[in-house]
Amino acid sequence: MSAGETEKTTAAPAERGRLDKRRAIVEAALRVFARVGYTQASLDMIAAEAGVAKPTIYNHLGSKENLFRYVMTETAARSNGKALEVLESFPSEAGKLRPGLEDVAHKLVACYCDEQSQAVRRLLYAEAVRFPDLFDAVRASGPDQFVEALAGRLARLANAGHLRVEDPVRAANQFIALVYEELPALGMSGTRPPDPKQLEKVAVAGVDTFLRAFCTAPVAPRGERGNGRPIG
Amino acid sequence: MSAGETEKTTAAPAERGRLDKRRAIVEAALRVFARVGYTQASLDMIAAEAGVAKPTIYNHLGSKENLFRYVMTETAARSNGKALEVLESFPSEAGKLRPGLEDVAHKLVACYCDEQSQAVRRLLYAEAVRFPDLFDAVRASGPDQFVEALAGRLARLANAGHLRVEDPVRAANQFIALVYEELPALGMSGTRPPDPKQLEKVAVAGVDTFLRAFCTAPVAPRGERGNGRPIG
Amino acid sequence: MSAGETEKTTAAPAERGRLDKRRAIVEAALRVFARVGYTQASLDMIAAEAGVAKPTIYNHLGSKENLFRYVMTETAARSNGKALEVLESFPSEAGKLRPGLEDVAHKLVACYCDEQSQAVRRLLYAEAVRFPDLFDAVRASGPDQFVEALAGRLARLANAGHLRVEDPVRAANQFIALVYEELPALGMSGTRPPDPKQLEKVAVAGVDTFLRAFCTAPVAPRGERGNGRPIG
Amino acid sequence: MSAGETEKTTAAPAERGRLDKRRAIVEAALRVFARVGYTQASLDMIAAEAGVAKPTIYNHLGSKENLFRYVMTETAARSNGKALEVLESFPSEAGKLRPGLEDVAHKLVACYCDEQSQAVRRLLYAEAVRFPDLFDAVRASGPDQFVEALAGRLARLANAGHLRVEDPVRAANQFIALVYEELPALGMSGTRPPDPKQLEKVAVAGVDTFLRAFCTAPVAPRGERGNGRPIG
DNA sequence: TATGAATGAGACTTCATTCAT
DNA sequence: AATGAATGAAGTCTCATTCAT
Repeated sequence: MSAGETEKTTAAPAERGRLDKRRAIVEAALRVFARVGYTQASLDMIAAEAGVAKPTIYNHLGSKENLFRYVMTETAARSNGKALEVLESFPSEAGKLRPGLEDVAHKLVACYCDEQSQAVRRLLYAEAVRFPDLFDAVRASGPDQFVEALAGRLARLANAGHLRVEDPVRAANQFIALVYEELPALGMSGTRPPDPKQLEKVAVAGVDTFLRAFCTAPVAPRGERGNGRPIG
Repeated sequence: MSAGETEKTTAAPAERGRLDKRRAIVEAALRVFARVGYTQASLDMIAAEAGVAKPTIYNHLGSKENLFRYVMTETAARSNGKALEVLESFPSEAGKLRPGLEDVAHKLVACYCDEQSQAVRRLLYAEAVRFPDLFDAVRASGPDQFVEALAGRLARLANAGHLRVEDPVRAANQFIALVYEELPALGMSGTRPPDPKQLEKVAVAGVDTFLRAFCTAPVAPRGERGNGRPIG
Repeated sequence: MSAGETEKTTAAPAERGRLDKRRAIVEAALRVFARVGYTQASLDMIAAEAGVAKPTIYNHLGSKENLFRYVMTETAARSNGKALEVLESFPSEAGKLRPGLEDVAHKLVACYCDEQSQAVRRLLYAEAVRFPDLFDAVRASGPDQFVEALAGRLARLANAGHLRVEDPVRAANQFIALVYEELPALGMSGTRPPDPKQLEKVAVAGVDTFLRAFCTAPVAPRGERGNGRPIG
Repeated sequence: MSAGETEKTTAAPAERGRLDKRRAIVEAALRVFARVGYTQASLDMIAAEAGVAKPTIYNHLGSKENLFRYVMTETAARSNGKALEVLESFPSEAGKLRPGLEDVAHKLVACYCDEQSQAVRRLLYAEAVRFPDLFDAVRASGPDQFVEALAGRLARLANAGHLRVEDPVRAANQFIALVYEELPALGMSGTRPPDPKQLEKVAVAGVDTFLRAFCTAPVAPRGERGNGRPIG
């Protein structure tokens, strides 16, 4: 997993080279798929980008379809891991509720906007008709897990009396919806990276609305948000 | 020879035939594109589905790309019109705020789940890399307009003192985000139609959260929602 | 044949219109064929250039192949007529032998370089494989007749003792060869019109060589050619 | 792997096979192009004639247009080389002027009538509109070079006092024109091979006229040509 | 007669995949 | 294990030609 190593490590050099080729293929494939889409991506492009011969791809990954599946699931898993790490910032004390949630929202948006994450999401939707099982599988191992984890955190806060949450899963989904809000509109096209300042505003506003709706303590009026007031 | 007539006149059968073919082509194209995607859709399929010869498609629409553009924009415009009609149900009196918004949310979700609407949205995202201009154009003439219209309605309610809305456009986006919530997860894959009951629940919960966050009057606790309480 | 007339002539207007269309088609076809060649020329182009509908071409000319044959033979006949007229300048007196031949050569080159003539010749060679009979027919009714006529003139001069010509047909062919010389190289590509000055030089030089070879009287050295010397 | 070897080595059979295929494609293409012309020639025909699959042509030559360009220039270069070899027969002594020139003329006509040479010339003219650059390139590297070489030989003879040549390039062009004379008429159609006897006569007569015009020594009358007279 | 519309056939080109080295 | 070469299948698009008005 630690990249950046040169050849002489524990593994036999031959095996090293083999693994390197495989990694080069997968990374090149993700780039090419992201750039031009599944159907438009030809194995010639991928082979060229990876610096290998076309049959080598078949030797390692079997077929174009299998290569796509592998690239998608592997990349999605990586993205998923990063998203789950975000929850480590989740606030446990009532006093840091708002800044904690804003931190989570901020990092979440950053995850969402990560180039690879965007690419996988776009490809997944794009090819949902051709690979419905892949769509479901990635969904189940990615966002669904995250929603569950987030719901757990919210439930804990509710139990502690800090939030008024009836259905934690629904609340988790709403939190995500509010935080992401119009992200698709801002940058889903995939070519343009979204404007970080707007993203920040959207995230903060999403947290604000969420707290207004769910916080048990009174929430400061909008204009005075973020100035260290004790509640929200 | 006399052009400029609308459909329900004594137009010559010939002209009827021409229009019929064109309509058949466009409708068949939408179906096929929705079914297998842009690249996978061949003009052979579309021609067969429309019951015309392949060159006839070129006579009418010029090229595959142009056909796609035409189908997308036309269908999106139709969907957009329906969405705007939904706003006619928007509540103007404080007393009907919650049922009115729920009505809007319900109809909105129905629009969103309309088969053609789903298909266009999916295709748009799927081909955002190949047709970025189309993505933007449809977005501008569709969702963006709707957000503006909704923001106007919310601003009016805020002026009347019924809602506490600082940024109407942001609030409109949040309303939509809350109401749609996890719709993509539920049915975006396009093959499976989403479960109407779940949709209804999501919409109602979304309205509830929205009112909690923005309503000036106190909002009843979640469990007692929908029982005719005067406010929210 | 006299063009440039307006509608009201002896023929019925209807018939006039019909003939006009036919003429328009044929002229447009020649232009289009000359511009892009036989295979590359589509009936759509020709119809557009002629300002008629495609089926009208079929009504008048039957098929693309027939249209081509008709255009070629008609245009070749016109070119041929012009070439034969050139021989009227042919010198009959010994005293005007050189200027007369130069005049003929000059006009001949002009004929050869006529846009339509070039086009027909090029198209004929280009499609010689597809239309060998057309190639032969045009050749027989055009150049062959001209060679015969020129051979007759040369024979007359020979009989009068002004030229030493054994085989008049061969001499005629050589005269033509010398006068045209490198015309193909200069402008046969068809796109570029040949440089008139060079053509003039080639023609004069060709006549000079011809006279050196065939004239019974001594011929002035090259440098003093064209200055009114009595012979050649 | 070691490239840069010529054919007759211990090259691996694989490499042999590759070169063989390429050669087969090019040769088949020339045959097919010559038979039916550029546009009418389909890659299916060429592939069948070469005994390879259609994509193999693309692997080697890239496109139909490129294949055509390659075939034309390669074949033209070969023809050009043969023509230049002809000049080795060019006479340097005055005593062998006529038989030497007749020899050159004879070989030149043979070159000109070579099947491949005819085909290239015909195709070049036929597609001059579509490939004007190809027309010019072949012309520049072929006939133009030959004219220059011939002009040089003539100039040498002129310097030695055997010919009266003012403009060697023009004289060279005239020599060629006289020798080829009506070759186009005789066989340019490409289907029929020209009659060798007629060709021989034309060539000899062309040389005769050339010598009459340019030889410094008196030239024997036509009827006695070819009987070993010392001059001309 | 003239035309808008429609079509069957066929061309060029690309691609995922396999074979032999 | 890796590759250069080859291929069968399929797709977009064009065109000459005909039908019905």
